[in-house]
Amino acid sequence: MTTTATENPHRPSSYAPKQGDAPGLPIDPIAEAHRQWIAHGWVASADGMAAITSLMRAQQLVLARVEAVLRPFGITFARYEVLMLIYFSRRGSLPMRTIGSRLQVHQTSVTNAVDRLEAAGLVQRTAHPTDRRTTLIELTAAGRGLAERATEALNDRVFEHPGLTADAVTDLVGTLATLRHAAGDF
Amino acid sequence: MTTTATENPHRPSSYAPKQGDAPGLPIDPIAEAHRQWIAHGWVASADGMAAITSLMRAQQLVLARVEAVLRPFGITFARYEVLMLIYFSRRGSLPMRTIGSRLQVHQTSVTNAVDRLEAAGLVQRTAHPTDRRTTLIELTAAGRGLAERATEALNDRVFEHPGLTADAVTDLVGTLATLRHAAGDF
DNA sequence: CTCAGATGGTCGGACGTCCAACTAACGGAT
DNA sequence: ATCCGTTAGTTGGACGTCCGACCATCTGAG
Repeated sequence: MTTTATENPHRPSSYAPKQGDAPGLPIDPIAEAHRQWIAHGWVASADGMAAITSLMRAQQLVLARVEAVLRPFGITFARYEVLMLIYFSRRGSLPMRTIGSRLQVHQTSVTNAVDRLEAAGLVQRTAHPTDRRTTLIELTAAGRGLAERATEALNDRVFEHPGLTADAVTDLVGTLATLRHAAGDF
Repeated sequence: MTTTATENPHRPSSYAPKQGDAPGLPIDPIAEAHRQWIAHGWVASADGMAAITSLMRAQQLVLARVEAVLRPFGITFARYEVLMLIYFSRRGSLPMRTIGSRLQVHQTSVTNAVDRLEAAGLVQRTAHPTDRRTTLIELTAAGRGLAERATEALNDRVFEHPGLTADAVTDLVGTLATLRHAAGDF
């Protein structure tokens, strides 16, 4: 058929080795979008578009990798972050709203995560000694143990080999900190 | 833009936060987590942890900025990406499967997005001329117009001012491309 | 030609996120 | 002492993502 234009450039073959030259060389969809932006005269925004789109896609792929490691522990990355935040807290407990502001997520997301962590017996809601509005979250013994084992797994299988050189990692952290600061984080 | 140490990589602006006792305000939660990682002896994974956590948070903040611009148009970023993919296609239409693989999202996510776009009258499902399994998606006139207006808004209000220097943007795109490639994108 | 496996799409469910609206409690002002 | 604005947390709904399961169709082997 003559109707095979942009149709078929993708055949990643999940667990095939990615080194070596594929017959039809794969296209990076973001590089392609960047070309289109230029071609349409949107020159001033082409780089920014590429950066932001890259950020979205990279996050999605990295998150999938993290979730795969966490799955055997029965938690997600969102819940892992809550666990670690409490794990590191000086008093061993944190109010809901503090968790939300540290993680930069909506209060209702914290309620959701804590509901599931509590149902799994990993954290416990307790009363604030002086402010009856406030709910303090603390780890159970099971929660503390799981936090440590999950961290070990994540360190071994993701954080130690993020897929970048050490310099690139350091640069990335700095650049993203600038971006986060501009967007209102910390 | 290179940040050398692992301790205090960034002090970008002279913004003076109120140095008060309010819980968790002036400090960067990721820098704090990095400190904790070191303190617990997880030295080899501290930088990777910071990089990946930064990626998650930055994506979330940037996405919120993008969605805010898109909201008046009645679409989300996911649907915008679908629109633009078809907009740039040579024949003006793409199969569902191709959309999914280009955007690196699950088939069901494409079904979801196309359902909503079709309900809004922005795209149209049409039959593939030879393969009856395949559904082709094409833009309506309204969809094409909205894609152009939304792109103009995004270019003006986000992509032209991503919150980074031009050099940092270029660096970021390259670094994230490495990351994406390592994670199986393109 | 027939049939088994591969491929394209959809459906229902689980999860995390946000928003709007609500209840409960704190705290300052009158 | 009461009132009212603010704050902490929850509920219900919308949306995007993934997964498992399912049906329809295509393709290749016999």
